[in-house]
Amino acid sequence: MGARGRPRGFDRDEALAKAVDLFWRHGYEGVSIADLSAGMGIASPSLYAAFGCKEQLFFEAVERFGETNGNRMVSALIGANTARAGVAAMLNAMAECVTTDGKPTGCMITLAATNCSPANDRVVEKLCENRRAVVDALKLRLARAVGDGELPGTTDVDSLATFYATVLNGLSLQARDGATRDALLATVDHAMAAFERVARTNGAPA
Amino acid sequence: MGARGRPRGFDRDEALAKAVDLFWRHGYEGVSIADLSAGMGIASPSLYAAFGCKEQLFFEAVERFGETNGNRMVSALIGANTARAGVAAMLNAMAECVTTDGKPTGCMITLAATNCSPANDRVVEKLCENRRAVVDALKLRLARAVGDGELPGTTDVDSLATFYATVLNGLSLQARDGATRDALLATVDHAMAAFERVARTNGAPA
DNA sequence: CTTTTTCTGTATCGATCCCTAAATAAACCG
DNA sequence: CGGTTTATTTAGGGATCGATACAGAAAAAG
Repeated sequence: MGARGRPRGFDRDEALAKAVDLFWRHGYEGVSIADLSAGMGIASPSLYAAFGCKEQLFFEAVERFGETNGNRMVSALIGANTARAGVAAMLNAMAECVTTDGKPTGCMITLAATNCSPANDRVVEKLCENRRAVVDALKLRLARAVGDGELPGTTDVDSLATFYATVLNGLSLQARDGATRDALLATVDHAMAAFERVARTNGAPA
Repeated sequence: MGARGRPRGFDRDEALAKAVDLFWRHGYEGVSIADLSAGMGIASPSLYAAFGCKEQLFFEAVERFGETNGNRMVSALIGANTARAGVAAMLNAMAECVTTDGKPTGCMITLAATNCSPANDRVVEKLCENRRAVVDALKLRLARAVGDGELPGTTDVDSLATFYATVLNGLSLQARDGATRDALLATVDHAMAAFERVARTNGAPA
């Protein structure tokens, strides 16, 4: 029942981590199998034997990215005591993630498949699902805030969630354009004005 | 001095317009010469004779996109009587542009080269310059608002400009993910809360 | 007319794309 | 040891990439 046949000559986890870095840095279509083969340190037949095809490798890379980076945003959102603190923590976590030295700038989920040939629309759709999950988490948390009285009952939860998704994803574009971490953190602070204005609209406690 | 030799058998402007549509819809690397040739209705030698190479055609397409779409945003920003109205008009113009039936969703300047292979970094840089010009226009307008007394003298013009650039570009990502025009217009309204909060910080008139 | 110039259509070019067949190497089991 | 299983190496296949060579066609110039 133990490992049969010739053992794998490379560390699958390390190879996947390198693939994440490449896809994150250059996007799905910006990375070729030759790039992956060179970066992961394995020949293409080993790559295909271990990961299937380019698309499957990318899907695994997306999952790994979530475990090591992406999920932190939603965790920050859910982990805070108030929706306001949660949203701020999520945005700040993203601002820091996309401007961390040694990591590619920008978020892989946001940027890795924004412009693709129609042949790869499954890849586009996969990332879109991931982003939709973030929006859903935002809506859920904001709706709870309405129930808790943190936000007034008249709050348009959907539009507020869309606004924060816009900022969340926009941070990646600004990071790619060279925005510094401080500039993005200040951007997040500006974004929180919307929350405060909504909270103030009717008879909601501060 | 008149037209010598065999006359061109297609309308250069119409062909360029079709190229704009393709690059806009699928991005620089998402469109092949074969796609362009088919879409523009001309064989590839005619394409190369008229436009140079793929990169030069893209640059012309970017310029045309600005004339027919992109410049409207900055015009809206500059044309208004107040900075607040200008920023709102710019964001609203973008929200409408990226959700117009018959046009590709999202802004070409924002999305057409977000993930590229390193071989095409000149294309990436070109679009980045265009986006920087928008941020500069924002900073200029906000600085004037400080001079006019519309915003307090303590205003951090750069961070406020970065915030609105974040929203402006983020709108394209949301549009790609299926956000409706109404959702984006509501998003713009939320974004204006930041302006109002800054205007209210110190002794500035409403 | 002939010559010159420019564009068009066919038929590619070499490079690169993603992927795989075939032979070899390294582990297991008996 | 031989036999089985799995991974690696080498080499390359079919398709597509961006870009062109070449010959023919359509205009102006002489």
